[in-house]
Amino acid sequence: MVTMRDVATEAGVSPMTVSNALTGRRPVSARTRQLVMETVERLGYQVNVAARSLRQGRTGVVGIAVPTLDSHYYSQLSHRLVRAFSQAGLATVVEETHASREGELAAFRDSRLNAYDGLVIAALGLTEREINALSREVPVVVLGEQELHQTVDHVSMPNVEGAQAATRLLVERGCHRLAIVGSPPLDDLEGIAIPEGPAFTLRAHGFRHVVRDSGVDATAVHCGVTQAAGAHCARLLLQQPETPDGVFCVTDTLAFGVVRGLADHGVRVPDDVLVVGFDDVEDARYHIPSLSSIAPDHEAIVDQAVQLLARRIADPTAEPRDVTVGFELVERESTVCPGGQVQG
Amino acid sequence: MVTMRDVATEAGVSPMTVSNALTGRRPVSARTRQLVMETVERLGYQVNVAARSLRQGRTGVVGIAVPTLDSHYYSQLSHRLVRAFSQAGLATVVEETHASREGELAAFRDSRLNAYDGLVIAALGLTEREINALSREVPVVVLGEQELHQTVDHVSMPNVEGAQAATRLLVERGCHRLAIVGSPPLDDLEGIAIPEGPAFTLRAHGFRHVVRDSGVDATAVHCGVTQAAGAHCARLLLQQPETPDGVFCVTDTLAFGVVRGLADHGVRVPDDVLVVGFDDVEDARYHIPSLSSIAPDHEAIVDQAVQLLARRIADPTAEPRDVTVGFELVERESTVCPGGQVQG
DNA sequence: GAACCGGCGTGTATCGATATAGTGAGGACG
DNA sequence: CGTCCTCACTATATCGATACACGCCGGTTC
Repeated sequence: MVTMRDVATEAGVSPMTVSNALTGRRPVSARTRQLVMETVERLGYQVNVAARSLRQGRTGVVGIAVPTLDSHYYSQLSHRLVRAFSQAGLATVVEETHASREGELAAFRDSRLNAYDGLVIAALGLTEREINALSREVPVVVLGEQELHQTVDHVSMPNVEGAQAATRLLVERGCHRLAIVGSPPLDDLEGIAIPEGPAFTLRAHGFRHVVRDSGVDATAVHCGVTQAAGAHCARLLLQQPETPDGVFCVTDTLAFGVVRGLADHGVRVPDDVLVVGFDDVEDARYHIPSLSSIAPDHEAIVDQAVQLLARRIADPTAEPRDVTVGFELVERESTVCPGGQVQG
Repeated sequence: MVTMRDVATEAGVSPMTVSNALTGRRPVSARTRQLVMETVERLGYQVNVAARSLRQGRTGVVGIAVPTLDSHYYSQLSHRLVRAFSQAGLATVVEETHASREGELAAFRDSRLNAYDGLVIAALGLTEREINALSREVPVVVLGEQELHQTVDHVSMPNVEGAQAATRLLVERGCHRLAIVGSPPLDDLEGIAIPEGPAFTLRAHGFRHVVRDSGVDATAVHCGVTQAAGAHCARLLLQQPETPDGVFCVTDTLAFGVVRGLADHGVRVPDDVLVVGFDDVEDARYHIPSLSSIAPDHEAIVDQAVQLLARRIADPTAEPRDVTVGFELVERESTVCPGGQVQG
C-alpha cells in the first residue's frame, strides 16, 4: 500500500505538505502542489480513511437506517435521502434494521463507534425513552414513525390528518361500510383523546375520527406490512357478513395487496369497492387501477432530515425540533365511482 | 470518549489485556476477564472501529454497490444480499452508483480505502478493462450486468436464455408482431455471432434469435429503465403502423410502465396485447394483470455472491470464477390468451 | 539596519487498538 | 537445586494521516 509518507519521500517534501496539498486545509505554493499531485498520480496514492477518521474523529459519512429495503416506501425514501445528502456533500450508507430493536440498536452502535458522523433512522422497535438516551451520544434525526415529545430532532408525517383526508374521500364518494387495513383493533383506540403511538396507530386514529363524525360502519383488519399481507386481508374482508365498499389501507404496499386479493375473488376496484392508500409511492401511478393515495411531501421530508442532521452535527447541543411535513390527497382511479371522474 | 486505555487504568490492567479479554484473541484468566467486563460495562466503553481497522487493515464490512435503490429489482436484490451477508456474519452497507462510471469508481475507491473488506457491485458504467484493473486491488464480485471473460469473480444472469424463453412464450401464445422494449435497435446486433455486451443487449440477442427462428415480425423500442419510460414506450408502440400483439420488456419495471401506458390508450393486457417481463420482482404477482416474467434464481445469485466474495477475501489470488444461475419462466395473467389458461 | 511579518514548509506528537517481544511467577523434571 | 517451560500479563512499537508548534526566508516599515 502506498502511503502519504511514500508520496512525500518521492516528491521530496514532508508528509504534511502532501496532506495540505491534497486537502487544501493550509496554503501550499502552486509549484509544490503541482509536484505533489503528479507524484500522487504516478504512485497511485489513495488516502486511508481509517487513519484519517481516527485522527480527525469524523468520517464524513452519515448512516441511514431503515426497516427494510424490500419495501416501496423505504427503498424510495432511502434513494431520496442518499441523493439529498450527496447534494449536501455527505456520503451515505444504508443499513437495514429489520424493524427490530436489535437492528436499530446496531445502527446506533455503528454510529457511536465513529463509523458515521450522524444517523437518520426510521425507528420502529425502540421506545421513545431509548431513543432519547441514545440520541445524546450521536447526532441523530428520527423519521416519523412515532409521536415523540420534542426531545430529539424529528421529521413527522401528517399521519392523523392524512388518514382523515383519505377516509373523508371514501365517505364523500358514497361509501357506507368502511374498512381499515393494517390498523390495530379500533376498540383499542377507544378513549384516547390525543392520538399517540406508532404511525399506523396514528393513521387509525385519523380513520376512526372521520368514521365517528360521519356515522358510517367500520371494521379493522390487523396484519403485516407486505403485499402478501394485503392480499390476505382482502380475503378476510370478503368473509365478513357485510363486505365493505370502501377500504383505507395504512400503506400503499398493503393497498396493492388488497386490490390484488379482491381481484382474485372477482371483486373489482373501483367498481365494487373503493380503495385508498397512504405514502404515494411511485408505483401508485402505474398500477391498474392507479391508486389514490395520501402523498406526504417527500421532498420536504428529506430536506428537513438533511438540514436537521447537519445542524445537529454542527451543534450537538441545539434545541431539538419536531417538523411535520404537509401532504396532498392524490385521487386516482381506485376511488373513481362508476360515472365519476378522476383527476391526474 | 472513553477509550480502552481508560478501561485498563480503571481496572488496573494493561490495555492489551482489555483487548484480549474483549476479542478473546489470546487467553485471559477468568477472574481478570470478569473484572474487565465489569469495568467496560460501568464506563460504557465501545471499541473505536477507526482505530481497530487502521491497525488491522480490515473492517468486517462489505460494500454493496447498486445503480439505484429506487428500482424494484435492485432494492429487492440489495435486501437479499444484506440478509445473506448478515447470515454469513458480515456487516454490509449499500451504496448507490447512479449507474454512472463516477459512482462505480467511487464504490471501488471506498473499498480500496479500507472502508470495506470487499465489494459486490452491479457495474453498468465501467468497462471490462477498468473492472479488471480495479479488481486486482480489492476483493470484488461483479453481479451480472455484462458478459465478462473469466477475469474477475462474476455471477451472471441467464440473459440470453431467459429472453429466448420469454420470446418463445409469446410466439407459442400466437403472437405475430413482436416488440422488445428497452433494447438497442435490433439492426445493431446484426452479424454478432456470440452475444456480448451489457445485460439488456444480451436479452435483445435472445429475443432476436427466437424472432429469426420463428419468422415473426419484430420491432424494438429503446428507452430508459423506469416505469415512466415504459409508459412512454407504450405510446410509441401504438403509433407504429402495425400495433404489436406481443411485447417482451427487458425488465419487469419497464413492463409495468408498458402495461399502464397501453391501458391509458384503451389497449388491454392480455386481451389485446400479451406482455412478458424479466426479473420476476415481487410486484409481478400483485399487479393486475399479474405479470409473466423470467425468474432468475434469486437465492442462487446472492448465495454465489456471498460465497465468491468470502473466498476471494480469504484468498485474493484464487482463480476467478464465472457462475451463471438458472431461471424459471413464470407465466401469469399477462400472457394468458383469451380462452387460455394460467398456471400459478 | 533592526525589528517585524506573512507565506511556506518541516518535525513530531497524537488519535485508539493491537501485534510482538518480553517479564516474572509458578510448576515440572532430571 | 538448577533448568526449562507455561501461563498470565505488560511495555512498546506500529498502523497512516494530521494538528500543532515552530523555523526559515524574503520583503516592509520606521
